[in-house]
Amino acid sequence: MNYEEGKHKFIQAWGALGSSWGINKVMAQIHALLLISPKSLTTDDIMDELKISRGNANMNIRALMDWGIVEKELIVGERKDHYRAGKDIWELARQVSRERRKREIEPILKVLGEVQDVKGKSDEVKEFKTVTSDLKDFSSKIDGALDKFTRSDKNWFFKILLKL
Amino acid sequence: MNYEEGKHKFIQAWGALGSSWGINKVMAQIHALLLISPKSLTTDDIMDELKISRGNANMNIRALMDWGIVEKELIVGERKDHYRAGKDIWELARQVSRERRKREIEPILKVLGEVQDVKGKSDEVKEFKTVTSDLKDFSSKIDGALDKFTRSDKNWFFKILLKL
DNA sequence: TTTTATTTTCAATAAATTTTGAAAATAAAG
DNA sequence: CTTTATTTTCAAAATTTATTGAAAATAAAA
Repeated sequence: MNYEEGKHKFIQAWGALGSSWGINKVMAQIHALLLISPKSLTTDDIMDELKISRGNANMNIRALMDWGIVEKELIVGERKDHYRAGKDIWELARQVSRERRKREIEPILKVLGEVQDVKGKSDEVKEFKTVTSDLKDFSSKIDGALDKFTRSDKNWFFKILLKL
Repeated sequence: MNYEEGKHKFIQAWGALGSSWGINKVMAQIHALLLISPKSLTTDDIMDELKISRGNANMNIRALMDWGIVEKELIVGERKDHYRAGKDIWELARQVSRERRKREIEPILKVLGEVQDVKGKSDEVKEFKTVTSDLKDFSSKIDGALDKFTRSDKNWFFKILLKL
């Protein structure tokens, strides 16, 4: 397989994976492109590679920076902004966990906490409280585990993972 | 908070969470509804509760059954099909892991394997191979851990989770 | 300051996804 | 078999989400 073919395949697959995990396809593709690029890229580079507009590129690059997985790199003597993605997959996973915890787990835990004080003793209310309470317990445990994960040492965690 | 209010809040939140994890909002809402319902529900029940059309209800119920998290329950003397969701959150998480592993992790692992034989010795190719290989290693580890998770005993896993 | 390069914004448009509703198919009852 | 109830399908419509492109804003150079 030649490089262009492999690159294309990887970028497409990463985009598709993003989509099924609730991440904009182009955002995931830009990330894929930066991941495999040995040097940082400009907005124009990204527009050319992915055949997308300036506005689209700009907005998705910003979203990637908001997620904390892409950053600007200042190149001396260059006017244009350059962007790069961290190459450490472990660090990437950590950052994504951190963000998703904050954006998605925390809000649902909040709701699950709030609905605990529903009033009544009917079967419906009993079932509602049991299920939402179980869900809250489970989510809290996952949340705690992810918190540990995002703070832990890489090698220690891999050891645990393999020991499972 | 009264029951109707709590139910509504939970169903909305569960739908929103589904959306940000790549799951159709209505599908997640139907699941939420079945989760908290003490008895199995018919398509008409679901249509009424969520104010959706028959076609929409039918398709999303089917999707939930394809995911293996909702099943038909035959009620003697009743013509209409009844549906119920399992109440064990641990079992739910296991089933979702199983499905996502099959639907999303396996395909990306396949691609990451395929692109390993890209030819060339340029910096670009080197970087491409390093990153995709790292990604493959990491994904395989996660895949293995999820596999263990989906096979493991509930209590054993919770103990591990808390020990972390 | 003025000019030029670059980035950002956002209304308009396009594309993708979801939803509807009615017809067709299936299944149970008479 | 015929009638009635129920489920499924799917083309069309509605809605949501993503994308464009050009104008406005910002920043650097002259």
